[in-house]
Parts: sequence; structure tokens; C-alpha cells
Amino acid sequence: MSAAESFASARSIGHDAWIGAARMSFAEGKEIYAQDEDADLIYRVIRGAVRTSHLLADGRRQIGDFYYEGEVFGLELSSAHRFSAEALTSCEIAMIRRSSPASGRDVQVDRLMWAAAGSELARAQSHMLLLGRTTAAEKVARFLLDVQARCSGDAAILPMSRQDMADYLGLTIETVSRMLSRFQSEGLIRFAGARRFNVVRPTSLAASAAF
Amino acid sequence: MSAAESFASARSIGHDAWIGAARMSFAEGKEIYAQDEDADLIYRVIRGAVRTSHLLADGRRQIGDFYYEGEVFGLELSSAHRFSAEALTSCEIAMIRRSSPASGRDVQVDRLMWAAAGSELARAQSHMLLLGRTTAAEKVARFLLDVQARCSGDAAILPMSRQDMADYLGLTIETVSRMLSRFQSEGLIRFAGARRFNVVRPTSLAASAAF
DNA sequence: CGATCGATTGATTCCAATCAACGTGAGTGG
DNA sequence: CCACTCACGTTGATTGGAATCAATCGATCG
Repeated sequence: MSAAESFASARSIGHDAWIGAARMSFAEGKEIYAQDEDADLIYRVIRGAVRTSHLLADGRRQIGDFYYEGEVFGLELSSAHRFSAEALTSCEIAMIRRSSPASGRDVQVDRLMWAAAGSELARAQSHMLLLGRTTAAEKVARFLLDVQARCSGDAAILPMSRQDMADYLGLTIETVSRMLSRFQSEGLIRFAGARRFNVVRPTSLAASAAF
Repeated sequence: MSAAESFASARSIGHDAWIGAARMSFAEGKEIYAQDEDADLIYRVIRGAVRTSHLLADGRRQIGDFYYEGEVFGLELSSAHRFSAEALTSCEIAMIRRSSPASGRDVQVDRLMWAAAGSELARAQSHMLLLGRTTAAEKVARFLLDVQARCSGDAAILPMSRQDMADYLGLTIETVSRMLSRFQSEGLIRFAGARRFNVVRPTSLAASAAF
């Protein structure tokens, strides 16, 4: 199963469980849940975008993932969150209480949790492959393709800062910026402002991603 | 939940489900299941050690994880395996068929699968943090501490080759070797052969791991 | 005893981090 | 409206650490 398929299933399976779920709005930058906080809710992005991140003792930060409209996050299958979640943009979040695993009480929620768990695992595995053994150019190219694949409009939007991208990819902001400039100068992509871009030559960009 | 706790729960929860499960032996280097193969079994290491790996189109390889006695692997919550599994040493593996998710049919197996899923997710997230934002020294130090924590005897054993370690950490064999030599020359560890070591100064080694 | 594979060590290169400066755009207040 | 600020982003110069290229060592096996 590709990451994209996994996201799709997380969107569709157990959809009914979200009907009538509690909703909350978060302003840009606000924390949705904290690292080490109890994890007894699961969340779904109704509108906006979310990042999960893990802060190390020395101040370094690893971004877990980015979540867009319709995607489910916050399921970590352990008692406490290893990552915190913050609103990248102003956003609206639905949340439901997770039933105890495999209790069989609420089949709807159980199915949702399995789909979410599968999605999370697929994401983490893809992310591992990305972080593990690639050059900066490959990382950035793959990231751009991923973002573009999940954007519906004619232009892809980057709801996150360069620092977020860097922390996601295990690079510095300078390197991310250089790669973006390089791809643009090579005519692979075109930016309209810092957070809005089009992929001009998808095949060449995919070749840079080299998977 | 730490990675260690997660491993522990994977060992204990749903233990009964493994009683009477089918068993197979694999010689060193043999494949247990292949990348892209259907994933309808889950596995448990009875004796020996296993690695999971993902081969990229250009021949690069990412090691998913290493599994020791009592640990469960092969659960990926998708229809096909994204990683293959190989026997690191001669080993004995128990395997059971996974019930369809949250079917409620076999509570024992369901519970086991939840525990395994949680364990896998925790592993993947830890691995992400390791790969993402650390120096070669930090990676190797942390790896040694992880291995030692899971070894019962007085000396820790490395069932995998330097190449396996390198592919796990996203480094080259030369760099791994250099770090090991450095730690030994600094008196943090002592090797007895290439695959057997003791941690002499755990605190200093943990300081090198810097988490 | 070679032969062979895995591991170590050394020399050099190269890519990304770091250090530093500059640009840009949104918001603020005079 | 414009000057100012401030955060974010880009670009440039230099450094440093890991990869690469290359040679040697060591252990296991026929």
C-alpha cells in the first residue's frame, strides 16, 4: 500500500464515527495536545493544517508529520503522546474518545482506529525511508511531490514554514531554501510567493526524488 | 511509553495466542517474507534474530528494525509488506494468521495485534528520531545502548553485520567502524571480536548519545 | 597454507552545516 | 502615506563531518 492509498483509507474508513463528534477551533500556532500528555482522544482535521513534533532535550526538534483536511492524527497506541500537535494555520478539529483497544464495544470506532493505526505506521515507515538514505535534493523533491499530491487546487500550498520543512526532512532552513531555488532555476517548479508553487516538470522532479 | 516498555508489552500481551502456533526454522541469511508479498501472517522470534529491510530501486537499502527473541514482527496493517524479513542468524519463528482487523472474532489475537501495532509504531517513531537529526556518533552510541539493553548476558551481542548497522543508521560501514573504534579508544566500550562488546562507561556513552 | 569475506584504518573529496549578510513582505504607528 | 520593525526567507563564504576511494588487517574455511 502506498502512503497515498493509506491516507485515502484513513479518510474514508470509519467515517461515520466522526459524525456528531466534538469540534474545536485552534488559532495558528496553538497547541492541540502536548508531548507526554495522556493520549485518549483521536483527532481529525476538518479545516486547516496540523503538524506533530517532538522536542529533544537539547532543543532540536523532529517533525512527525503534517496533516491536511480529512486526515486523522493523534493515534499513538501508547498511553502518552510522544509527539505534540500544533495548528499550522487557523483550523477546526474534530475529536473522539478512543475506546480501549479491541474491546469490540464500538465497531465503528474500532475500525477507524485500525485504519488510523495503519496510516500512521505507513507514514512513519515512509518518513524513515526519506530520512535514512537520501541527499538534500532527494528529500526536498520528494516532499514537494508529496505536498502537491495532496493539494487539490491548481497550485500547491505549503502551510508550514521553512523551519518546519527543515525539521521534517532533517535539514537546515538554508539547505531547504537552496534546493527550492535550485529546482526553480532549473525550471522544475515555479513559486508564487514563498508558500505557493506549481510543479512545472513533474517527471524531472520525480527523477530528482530518485525512488 | 519508552521503546523498551513497548517491546516488553509486545512480549507479554496476547502471549497465549502463540501457544500451538505453527513454527519454522530459517538458516542464516534466508528470507522469511519478501517485500510486496501479501501480509496475512504475523511472526514471533522464538530463537535467533531477524532484520526487516526495504530495498530501493537504485539498490540502496534501509533496515526497518532488528528483532530478538520474544519480539513480534511482520505486522504492517496493510495488505502487502513494505519491508522484507531475513534471518540474521539461524532462527526459529512462530507464525499465526492475522484475523481481519477488529472483527472481534478472536480477542486473544486482536489484543496481540494491537500490542504489536503499538510496538511497531513506537519503534518506527524512535527510529525516525534517530535518523532525523543526529550526528554519526550519537546514532552509533544510541544503537549500542539499545542493543545492550536488550541483551541479557554479561556481554552484548551484535547479530548483524556492519553493513546492516550502517543501513539501519543511515551511515556507511566505514563511519560506523570509525565510531566504534573511537568509543573503544576512549574507553567507553570494549570489544571482544567484532560482534561482542561490553559497555564500560554507560554514563559517558549515554552522554555521547545525547538525548 | 592461500583464499575470501568482513572489518578497520588512512587519504581525500564533497555535500550540507554553519556563520554572516541581505532581501522581502506584512503589520504598526507616526 | 511612508518609515519603521520584525519575522521569515534567500543568498554568499567558509568550515566541518561523513562519504568516497583505497589499502591493510583479521578471521574463517576449504
